[in-house]
Amino acid sequence: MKKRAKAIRATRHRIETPLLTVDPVLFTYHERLLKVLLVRRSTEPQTGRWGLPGGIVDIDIDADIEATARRKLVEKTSVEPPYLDQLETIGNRKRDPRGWSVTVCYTALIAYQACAQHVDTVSDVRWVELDAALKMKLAFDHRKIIEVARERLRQRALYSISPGYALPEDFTLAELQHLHELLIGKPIQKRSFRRRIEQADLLIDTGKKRREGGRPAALYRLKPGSSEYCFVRNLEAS
Amino acid sequence: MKKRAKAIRATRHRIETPLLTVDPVLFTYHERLLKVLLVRRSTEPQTGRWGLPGGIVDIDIDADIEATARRKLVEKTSVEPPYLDQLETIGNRKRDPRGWSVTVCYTALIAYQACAQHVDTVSDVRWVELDAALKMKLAFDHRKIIEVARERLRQRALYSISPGYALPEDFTLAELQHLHELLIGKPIQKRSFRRRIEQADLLIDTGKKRREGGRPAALYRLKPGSSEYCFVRNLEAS
DNA sequence: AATAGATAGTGGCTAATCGTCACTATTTTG
DNA sequence: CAAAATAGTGACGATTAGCCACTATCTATT
Repeated sequence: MKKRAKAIRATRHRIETPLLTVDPVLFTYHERLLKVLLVRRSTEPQTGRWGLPGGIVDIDIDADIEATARRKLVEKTSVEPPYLDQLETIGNRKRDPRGWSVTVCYTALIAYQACAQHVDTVSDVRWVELDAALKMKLAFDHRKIIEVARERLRQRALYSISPGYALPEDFTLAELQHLHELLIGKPIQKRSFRRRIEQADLLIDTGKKRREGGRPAALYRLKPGSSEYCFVRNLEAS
Repeated sequence: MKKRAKAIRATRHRIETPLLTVDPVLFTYHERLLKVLLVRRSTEPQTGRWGLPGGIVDIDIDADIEATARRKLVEKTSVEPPYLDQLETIGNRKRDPRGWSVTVCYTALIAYQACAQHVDTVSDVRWVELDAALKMKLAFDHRKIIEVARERLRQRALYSISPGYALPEDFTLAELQHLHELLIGKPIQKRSFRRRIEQADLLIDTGKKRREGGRPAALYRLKPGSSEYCFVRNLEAS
């Protein structure tokens, strides 16, 4: 039995397989803006150019592909994101000058504060406002990947509250709504937004309030598993 | 990691990369049943066991991963499916006895008639009723993949008409509805179903009719791009 | 040809939920 | 104390799904 397994493994080496990487698109919400985490490349190819905080799948270290994504995000931010979702896999001959390569892309969300301290201390990792990032000349096909991630997140904003993972643990409904408005690209009726969230019972009222210029706003927290919830009816698309 | 290991990894050709395959889950609708295409494995490992019509990405032949999926489907059915959608990518150390391996999975839909002739002539390719397939002992993690594909298709049935690509080019509304009912797992109100399709203007009335025991039913055809359409409100989930 | 059976397709009501916007509530600031 | 600012609610119309009975058009049988 063991002999056969070894023989199988031996044949496996003859097949030429492409380079395998992961590329997480980590979003956050800070100062009323959507931001994406970019990293300056320190290795060939495309050294010096900014790109996604991805890297090569290491089959000695990583138990599965998602583990690579988590590992890379921890390397750059020092914390694991509470939301990580597979986006798409791109593999072709042209995307990398080294030849045929494959990248498994993820969408990730995290609170700005959760990793601000670490990100602020290093110069090769930066939060970039989303629209600015999309105008930059990024490494490989990373701009395209960010566009797809953004579109996916826009869809989610229409029928779920998973974007909430880009907020701090405690947040106000106004903050959550503004984040959704940024994603959808147009204003949402306050009444519609609050009704659907109340009816779906997805948030915990922490009892705390936040003061900021007017009447204090109630602070909420996401219920575990609330990101899986789908509203039966979508908000109006833009 | 040691310095030497790092140095080795820096050069593209020495990085150990996992085996890369695709696994399309091809569905069809025939005799009022959902069916999935299975093939009997003729090579190691797991020779003789039934599994998905997938295969290894050949970086000399295939321009991208989707091309591999199309190539494999054409090999087994002799035709290209009109609907092919990336599902998920699974990669870990345990799913293949040969070691770390990665598979990029697709959901595909095709009319039964489009490939029946070819499939009928070979003994190692077969349409299997979906629930029966899920009870079989399949190769690798293929049962799990089929389950995920089925769930994705169920979701699509709630808010789109993309399942229609599993039907022949001309079909009746009753057929389309029954297919959706199979996917959702419960009956749909005829009125609700027809209204939403009429309002979204997704079908072309061919003018033809089909006679079958009662009043003849109008035959429709999918408009190009109709699979992208999302209804703002979902049908009731089961 | 009249009628029963079968399947296709529609009318019209109720219920749920979003869009809209004006209204009230609670805080800070001058 | 009034004004400004922000949070939160009430109420009505519009859309669309659920429901189910009704009509329409075919075949088969007598």
